[in-house]
Amino acid sequence: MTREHAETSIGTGGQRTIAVCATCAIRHSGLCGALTSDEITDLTAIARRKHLTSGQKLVRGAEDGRSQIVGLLFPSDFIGGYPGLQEDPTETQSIVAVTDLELCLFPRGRFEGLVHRYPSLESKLLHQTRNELQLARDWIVLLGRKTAEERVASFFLHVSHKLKNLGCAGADAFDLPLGRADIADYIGLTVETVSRQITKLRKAGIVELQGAKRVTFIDHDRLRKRAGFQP
Amino acid sequence: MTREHAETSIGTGGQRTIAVCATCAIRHSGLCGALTSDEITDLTAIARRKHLTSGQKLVRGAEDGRSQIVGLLFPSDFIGGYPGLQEDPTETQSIVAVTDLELCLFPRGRFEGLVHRYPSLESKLLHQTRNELQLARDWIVLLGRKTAEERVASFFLHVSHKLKNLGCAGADAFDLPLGRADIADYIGLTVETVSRQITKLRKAGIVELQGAKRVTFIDHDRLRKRAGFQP
DNA sequence: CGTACGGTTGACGAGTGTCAAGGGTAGTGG
DNA sequence: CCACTACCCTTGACACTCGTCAACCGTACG
Repeated sequence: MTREHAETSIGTGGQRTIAVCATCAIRHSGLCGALTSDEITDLTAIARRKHLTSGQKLVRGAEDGRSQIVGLLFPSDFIGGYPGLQEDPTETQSIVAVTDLELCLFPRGRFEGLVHRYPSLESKLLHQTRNELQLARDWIVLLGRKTAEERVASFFLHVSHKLKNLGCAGADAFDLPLGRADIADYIGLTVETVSRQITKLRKAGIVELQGAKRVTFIDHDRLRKRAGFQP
Repeated sequence: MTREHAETSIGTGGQRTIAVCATCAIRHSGLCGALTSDEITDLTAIARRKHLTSGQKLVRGAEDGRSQIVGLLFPSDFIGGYPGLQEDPTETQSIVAVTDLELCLFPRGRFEGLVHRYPSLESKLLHQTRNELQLARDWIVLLGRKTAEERVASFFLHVSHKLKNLGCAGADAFDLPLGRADIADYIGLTVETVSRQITKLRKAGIVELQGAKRVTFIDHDRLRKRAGFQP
């Protein structure tokens, strides 16, 4: 799972590691939130932490340079839910950090053992994977049927919603975690079209921007309307 | 799970049901394939069978009439893997049969109990859900970055591959399970564009068509090239 | 034979990608 | 503190793909 602004980069000993988890910002979110303290103890015993600079995205590349971001990872998200990443090295899928973060790594074999030992962990994983599938299907609708303006509006709402849930930002003002190029890759457009649509939303008085990244929602209702049907 | 051409529409008694499963065409595929005969016995005890006419598709509708198929269900696929379907009645997601089929239904509560009792069942479910997530992400790339021609070519290859795996058809000649309108919904295009692209592939000597549904691959290599990058 | 339905084809236009130039801003070095 | 630079974002002009609208064709069915 991922978390931002961790207080310690790597915990080496058992006790130390538990302390790290206990104070982790996302101790009560995602997979970790569903665990008892016994389970957390065992989980942290096999965890390794890795610091990455600058964010998280999940990319699928094409040989010819086209790329498509198939998901964003927010704090507390579980990368193992992204099949193929560790299992198949030939997979044309990659993770790129776009903001500073702390990553908790679990050796596959030992993690599987833990899952075997705590069936509730497996339930939770299944649940989380299903949620991701749901999100992926929402995205399929977005990419298959939405216009450029609807995609940008949907993207704004999506990011705002995610950040709000994490308590990282208010619902109506937040920083975009991605540059224009990455947004374009995520919603299946070009940088230029993304930029034009943002300008359009701005000129319509629906959102305001301070700099390129800071977004403030002015008219939430009209933004939702411009996002087209809700998934 | 779904299966085609079932020999009996509904099994009512324990023994009878087991007999149905034992001879089921997909006894050794999908979820069923991973089960021991004890597990199958318990599973079939809670199964209810339902006959549907004409195929399977999974649609996500928009209020304004736009619709997007987010997945196809082939025999042995497990619908429970599609979250929200049973849990949330407000879900704008639906299943539509496009060919005759036999559906095995499991009451949610009792199925959960069984999952609880056989952790291997949960593993298998998790595994299957991950595969679906993988497929959904492939589709995201298709919808986000592929041209109309690449989408149609990819669709042909996808269907051919699925049918071959099920032993339902040879790799190079098969019937499209969907009409043009459904294909269009699936790959995010209009009927007209789908039709034009198929014509183009035909005139280029890459595929042949007998009627609107029967497809024969003539030049597999060029078809793959026209499908763009492989996911 | 007539009708209905799905598929094909054509003409046209809107929306988006492409290419190119211009503007802002942050970081660097004088 | 101010230039200079580099990078990202924005804007404009144009081309092209794909969607829209409409007509036509073939097949199945009454």
